[in-house]
Amino acid sequence: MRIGELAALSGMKVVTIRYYETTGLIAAPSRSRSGYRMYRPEHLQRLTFLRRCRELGFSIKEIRELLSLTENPRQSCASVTTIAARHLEDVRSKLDDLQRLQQALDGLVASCGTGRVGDCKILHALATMPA
Amino acid sequence: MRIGELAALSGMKVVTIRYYETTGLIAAPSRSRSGYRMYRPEHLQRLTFLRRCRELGFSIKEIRELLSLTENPRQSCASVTTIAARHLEDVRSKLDDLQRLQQALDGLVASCGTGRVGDCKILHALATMPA
DNA sequence: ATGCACCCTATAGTAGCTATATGGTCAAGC
DNA sequence: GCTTGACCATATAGCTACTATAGGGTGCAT
Repeated sequence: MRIGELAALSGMKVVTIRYYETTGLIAAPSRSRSGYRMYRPEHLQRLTFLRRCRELGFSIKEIRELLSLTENPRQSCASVTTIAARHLEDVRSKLDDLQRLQQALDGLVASCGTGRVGDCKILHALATMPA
Repeated sequence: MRIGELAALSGMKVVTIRYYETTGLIAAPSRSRSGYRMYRPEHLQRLTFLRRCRELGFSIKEIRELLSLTENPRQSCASVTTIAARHLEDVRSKLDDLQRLQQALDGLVASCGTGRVGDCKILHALATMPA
């Protein structure tokens, strides 16, 4: 199949697929006589894997690690769990940050609404809040 | 004060302060005879404002909007609230995403741990999960 | 006078794409 | 047979918000 179809099936953009090729995340496919990239089902599988990883927030670097682990299937699966668990920790920590942030913003947004900028509580809070 | 002291007091890095100057977020300060940037308390106030905004996740573009609103204090404060409320919505939505993500990762990490990569449930799940 | 912390500029790099410019390919319709 | 339009190609620059690197000057203490 051509790159457009692959993009539609995998849920990635055409440009992203080409970008992943230049960075080595997917292998360069064979080309048609006129130079079009021609893909096979394995490519779709690979891209689906990549899309899922990205949706779960794994970095390209982490994905590379996961991919290199899949290279030889007899390795222990513990390293996979390690990567996933570490990433989960990152996510939890970001979640905490965002929750605190949401509360702060909640307070901020509630504090004002109708005055003049000169005595806006939001701006005042932003200027004076401590670290 | 010099840039190092300003950095220490404001909680920003020296390079970031210079970067903010080149992008116009803060005014260029006067210089000492030898070319050192010399800052005054207003600069500290401005930087504190900037740091707070960044900590709350406002983009540089949003901060610019907020700053331009502070230019004339007689404007209605409603636009400030609009920006903050819109940002709060963004944060809430990211929070939702992360929560779903955390659950997915929880399941993933729980599903495996001791096998070989060849039959790792995490990798399998990543390869086959639907959109 | 020498060491050290601090300051300066300019330039390139980071992640993960996205956008722009310019041009070739291919099937359908007239 | 020719055009139209969707699709494909490459190369290059741009995005956010910084960070890193290279190469050099300043100011104070020992």
